[in-house]
Amino acid sequence: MENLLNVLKSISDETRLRIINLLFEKELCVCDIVETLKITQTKASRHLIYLKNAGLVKDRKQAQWAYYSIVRADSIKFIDSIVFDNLRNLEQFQKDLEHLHQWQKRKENLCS
Amino acid sequence: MENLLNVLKSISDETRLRIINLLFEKELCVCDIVETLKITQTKASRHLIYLKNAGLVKDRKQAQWAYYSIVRADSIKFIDSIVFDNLRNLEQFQKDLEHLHQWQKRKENLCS
DNA sequence: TGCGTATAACCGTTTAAACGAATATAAAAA
DNA sequence: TTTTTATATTCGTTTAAACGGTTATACGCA
Repeated sequence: MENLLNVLKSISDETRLRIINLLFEKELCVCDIVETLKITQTKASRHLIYLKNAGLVKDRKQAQWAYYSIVRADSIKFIDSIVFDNLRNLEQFQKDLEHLHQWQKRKENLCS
Repeated sequence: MENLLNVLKSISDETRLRIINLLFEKELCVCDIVETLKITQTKASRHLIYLKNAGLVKDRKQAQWAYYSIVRADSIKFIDSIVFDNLRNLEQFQKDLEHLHQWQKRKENLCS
C-alpha cells in the first residue's frame, strides 16, 4: 500500500511528470534535465531523488555525473500507459522532447 | 495537463483508493462507504467530492441519498490497470470488498 | 409542522510538500 | 593545491491538503 501510494504521489507533480517523460527517451544526467526543462538544479535534483525513493527511477554515478533512468517493473507498468496514452498527447510534453533533442545536439557540438 | 494532474492527485490518497476500489464493484451511496470503511461521514463526503471534481466519479441524487459511481473514459483507462493489477493484490482492499458485501447483506435485512 | 436521516459545507488545526537561495560535497581540471 | 563543475543537502517560507468537530441544507415521514 505504502509503495503504491509513493508511486502515485511521485507521478502527481507536473515537474516529475516532465522528468519521467524525458527519461522514457533515454538515461539522462541531472544537467540534461536542468537544461531541457529550464528549471533550477536544486529542483531537478530534489525531484529525481523523490522519484528514486519511490522506486520509479534508478541512478548511476560516474565521475561527477549522476545518470538517472527509468526502472521497469511489472508492478508499475501502468506508468507506460500514462506516458504513451496521456502525456504524449499534451503539447507541453512534446515540446519538452524537442528541447531535449535540441540540447543533445548542442551538447554533442560542445565536445567536438 | 491540469486534468491529468487532478486525476493523478485524486488517486494518490489511501482513503480515495479505498473508495475507488468499492465503486468498481457497484454504485454506492455515501452511507454505504461510511459503513464499509468505518470512516466519518465528513471524510467520505469530502473525498467523494474530490473524486467528482477530478472527473473520476459522477453522482446521482435520489431523495436524500447521493449515489456515486465510476466514470469510464478512455483518457483514464489506466485506472482500471491500477485497480485490477495493483489494488486488488493488497490485503486491505480485499478486506474492504468483504466488508462491503457483509454490509450489503445486513442492509438488505434491515429493509425486510 | 416538527423530527430524524443523509449529505454537504464551514472552521480551525496540523501535516506534507514545493520552492529559491545558499551551502556542502566530491570529482576533474588547471 | 586551487579552481571549476556537477550534484546533493539544508534552511526558512509558502501553499495545499487532510482531519475532526460542528453546523447547514434538504428530503421523508409521523
